[in-house]
Amino acid sequence: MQTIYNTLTRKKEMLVPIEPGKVSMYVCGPTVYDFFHIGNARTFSVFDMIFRWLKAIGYEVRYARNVTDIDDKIIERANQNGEPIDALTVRMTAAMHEDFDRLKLERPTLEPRATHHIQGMLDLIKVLEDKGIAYRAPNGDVYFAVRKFDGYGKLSRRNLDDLQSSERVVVDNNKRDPLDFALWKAAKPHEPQWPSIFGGGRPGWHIECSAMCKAELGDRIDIHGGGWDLQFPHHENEIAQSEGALGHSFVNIWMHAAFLNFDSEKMSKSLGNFFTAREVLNKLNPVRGGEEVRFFLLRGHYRGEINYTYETLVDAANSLMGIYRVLKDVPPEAAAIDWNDPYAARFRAAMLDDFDTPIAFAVLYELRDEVRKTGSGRLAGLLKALGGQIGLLQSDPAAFVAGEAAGSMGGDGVIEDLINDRNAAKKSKDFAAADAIRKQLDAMGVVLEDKPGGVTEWRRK
RNA sequence: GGCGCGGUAGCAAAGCGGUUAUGCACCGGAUUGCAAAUCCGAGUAGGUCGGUUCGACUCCGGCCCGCGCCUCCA
Repeated sequence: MQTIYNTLTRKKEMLVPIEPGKVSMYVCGPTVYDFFHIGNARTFSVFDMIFRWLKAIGYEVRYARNVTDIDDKIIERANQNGEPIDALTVRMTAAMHEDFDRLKLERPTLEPRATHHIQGMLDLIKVLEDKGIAYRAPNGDVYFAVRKFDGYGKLSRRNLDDLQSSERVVVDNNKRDPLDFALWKAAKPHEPQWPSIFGGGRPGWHIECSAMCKAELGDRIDIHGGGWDLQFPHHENEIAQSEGALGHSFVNIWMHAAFLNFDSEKMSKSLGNFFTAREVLNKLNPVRGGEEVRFFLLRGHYRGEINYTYETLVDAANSLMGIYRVLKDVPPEAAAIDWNDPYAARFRAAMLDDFDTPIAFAVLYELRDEVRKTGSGRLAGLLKALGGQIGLLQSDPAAFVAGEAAGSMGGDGVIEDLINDRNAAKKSKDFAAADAIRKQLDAMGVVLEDKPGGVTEWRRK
């Protein structure tokens, strides 16, 4: 039985799907105004791992990850760029898919776009207004009245009076309470707008997720996820909106992925201390980079912070390389996983315990040693298959180790020519010449490995 | 100020009241013309002060340090 830590109750709980055998999961996706950074990549990699694992243990998973394509930041950026909003969001959504593909993220089952769900948002707002939980303000905005919703603050454990006293709260005469938040923002010049019974305008950020979640997955879902920083106010507001309108709880388990830090500080756009995912990827070997980053992002537990540095990334890359080396030397046999196998059983137990990837990875390493020791194709197959349960180890091992796409091995033949020259020099015991060639290859980023039988293999550093 | 998270060996990272976590790096040895890869082996832990206990890295409390949310943020 799968257990999951629920942020709302702060306990590990059994996953008991609302519909037996089926799991619905909603994750707040990116706002497409710019490339996403490596910290964003962590959250999406974590939920991709969860998506795959839940499928691996037999659930039919409906995974919705939205695209926020209308928001203050998008409007601001489009104006800065002097480009239409649609052009910006289409461009950045395409870039997002490219980067997700490189990071080996599976496409979610559903990928709703906010602008395609405006009516659903308006319907929700109307229900809230009818119930007296939302109100129209003098400036044309529609606000959510936080004092009218009993459970406000239950996710992030805050109470309205503490929040009220925070110095960051700004008084706004349009709001009945300073903590009320916008559901619908009245139209302004140079901003996109949709007609509605509340007047022309656009949705607030929070209502977007409430509406998309309801439209795509229904009135009650099993898992709702996102980054740690979304707990307040975004998810708190989402709870208030959805539960306020529906009259019942709508999420069984709330999950939050911890931050990825840089220099021990949260990586964020506003701090400016970020690396975009593609920037990191572009620095790595094209054959290996995507999985190296994924491996790096998943080797720590999803609820613990991880620190991104070049060193920690290389560390992870080395570990991954060790596994691929074995898979190259011992061809994996394809077979269904025998979950009674001790390695498989331990891997599974770790994953079932709140997705404990550090333990699962440790099992993979031990299996790696076993495969190398025994040369067992069956165990190599198990190693590859277990990795595959969470989206790892599916590349061609020879290509991965060489750092060169299968088929283009050797490129223009220069490397092979040099290796042949070196082997000739070795044969005539001219070791100085042989070493000079190896040094030359090293400078080209190519490392040699002399195998038994006079065979020399090479790989990119 | 309110709420919350964390401090484990050089670095990374888990479980666990008593038995080697694990990985990377490093060191010694084997192998190699020399390397690389591989194999064998060694070492380095649990912020701090107390408490509970036969026994604590693991439970409880104080202190110190780091981080996050409280405004948009994965």
